[in-house]
Amino acid sequence: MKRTKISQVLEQSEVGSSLIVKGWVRANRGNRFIQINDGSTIKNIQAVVEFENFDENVLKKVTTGASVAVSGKLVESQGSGQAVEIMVETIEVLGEANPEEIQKTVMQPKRHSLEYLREQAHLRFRTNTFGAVFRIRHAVSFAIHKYFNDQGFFYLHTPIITGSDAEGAGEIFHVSNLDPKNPPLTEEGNIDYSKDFFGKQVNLTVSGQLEAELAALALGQVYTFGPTFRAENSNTSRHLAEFWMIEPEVAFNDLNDNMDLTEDFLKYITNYILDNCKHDLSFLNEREIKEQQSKPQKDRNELTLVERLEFVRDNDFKRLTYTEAIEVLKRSKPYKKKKFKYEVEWGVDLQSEHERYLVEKEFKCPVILTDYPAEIKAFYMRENEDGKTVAAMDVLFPGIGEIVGGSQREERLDVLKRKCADFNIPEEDLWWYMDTRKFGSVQHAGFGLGFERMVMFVTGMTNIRDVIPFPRTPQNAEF
RNA sequence: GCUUCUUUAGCUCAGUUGGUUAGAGCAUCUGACUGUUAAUCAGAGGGUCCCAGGUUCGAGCCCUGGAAGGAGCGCCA
Repeated sequence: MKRTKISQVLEQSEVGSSLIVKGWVRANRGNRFIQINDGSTIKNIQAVVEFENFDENVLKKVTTGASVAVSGKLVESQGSGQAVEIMVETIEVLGEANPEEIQKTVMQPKRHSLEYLREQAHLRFRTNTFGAVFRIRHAVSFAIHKYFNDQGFFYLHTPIITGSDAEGAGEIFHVSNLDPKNPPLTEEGNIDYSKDFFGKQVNLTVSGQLEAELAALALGQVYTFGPTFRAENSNTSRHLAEFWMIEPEVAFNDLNDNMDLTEDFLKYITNYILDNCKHDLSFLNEREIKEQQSKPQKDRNELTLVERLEFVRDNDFKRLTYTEAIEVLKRSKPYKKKKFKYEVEWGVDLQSEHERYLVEKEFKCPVILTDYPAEIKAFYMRENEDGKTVAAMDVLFPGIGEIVGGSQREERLDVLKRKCADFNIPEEDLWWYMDTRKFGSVQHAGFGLGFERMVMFVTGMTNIRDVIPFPRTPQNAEF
C-alpha cells in the first residue's frame, strides 16, 4: 500500500478505510496518542495506539522528532480536538530521534522565539510557524506565475552574472576567478580583469530590468522572477543580501497602465492566498493575535492578518503624486509639531517616517506615489512634460514600506542620452540597451516587486529573515 | 555604518540596596496514570550568570573594553 498524505487523509479519505501514513512525531501523549505531521498540511493526524498490545521497546522510540510509518483504520475520533484519527495496527520507527538531543533543538514540543529558530534554520521547517510560512511562500510564488501566465506574459530568465552595474542600484558583489593573493596586473598596477574568466569585470545581478526591457520590446509582455544580490551593509528587518525579485515589463504601457497592473497583481496574489492557504493563514492569524496581546495597546495592529489581506483585496489603493504627498505631509500634525526627524521639502526623497505616516496614519491603506523629482530616481525613468519630474511609482504597504518600485521607461533616444550624461553613466557601456531606442522604440513600463516583502505581508512575519529558508545578511551565510 | 536595548539551566524568563547554597515555567530523565489535545500527578538531574579586565572584605548586580543577537535609522526591494 502506498502512503497517503495527511492533507488527503483529513480532507478526502473515508472513515473505515485502511491506510498508511508516514511522517514525523510532533508529540506522543500518554503513550497512546501520537501526533504525526508530514508537512503536506499544518494539521497533524492523531494515531491512537492500544499500547497494551504493542512492543514496549518500539513505543519507547516513538518520541518527538522521530519519523514513523503507521498503518491502520481511519475512524471518527472520540476526542474533541479532531474529527478523525487512525487506530494503529502497525507502527514502525523509520528514524529515531534521541530526546536528550532533540531537547537542544527547536523541535522540542514548546514555543520558541523567532530569533532562536533562526539559529537553527535547518530545523525550523519542522515547526508549525515555518511550515506555514514556507507553504505560503510557495503559494505566493505559484500565484505569481499563474497570474502572469493567465495574462499572457512570458517568463524570462535574465542573467545572474552580469557585466554592468549601469542601473546603480546599490552595492554589488563582484564575481572573479582570479587568485586574490596573486592577481594579474596591468602595466599601471591595477588588477587585469581581461585575464579573468569572462575577460572583464563582472558581478551578481542587482536587477534584471534592463534585460527584461529588451525582451518586452519584442515579446510584448514579460516578467522575471529570480535571485537578486545587494552587497549593502543593511541591518534591518526588511533587507537581505540575497533576495528574490519579480520584474514585469510591458510594451505600450504608460504609467497609469503600470499602476493598474500593479494593483490588480497585488490584489490577485493576496486573494489567492486567502483562497488557497486557509489553514496556514488561520494558524498565523491566531499566532499574531496571541503575540499582540503581550504588546502595549499603541503597538498593536488595528486589523488582524486576515483582515489586512481582505482590506488590500477589497479597497482601491490611494494614488497621489510626490508633489501632493509633500503638501499632505506639510499639513500634517507631526510636521507642524516638528516630530519628523528629516526635512520635508520638494526635491528631497521621502524617509521611512514620512512613508509610514502617509500609509499608516493619513490614508490607512496601500499608497501609490508617482511623479518623483528626476534627481532622486534612476536614469531610465521617463521624463515628464514639466521637465522636473519622472513617471516613477512606488507602492507603499503598511508595516513594510516600499513593496514595489516601478516606472514608465524613457523610450526617447535623445532624452535617454541626455539622462545618461546627467547621471554620469557611460552610454557606450549600455550600447545594447540604447539600441532598442533606435529600432522601433515604443513607450513601455514595468516594476519590481520584492518577493520576500510580499511574503512578509501575507504571512504577517515582521522580520524578512523569517520568510526566506536560508537568509543571507551581513556577517551571516550559515547553512 | 549610526542609535538603542538585550545576553542568567536545553528554551522563555525572574533575580530586591552589592551579602548565606542563583530561582520559576516549559523541556529532559525516573515512576504513576491511561481517551489525551502544549495530557495530568509525584520526584530527580541540569548553571563558564556572554567573554576579558577592574573596583570591593564580598560582584549575576557597579566600572572599562570586547563579542553576539534584537529593535529603530540610513542605503533599498
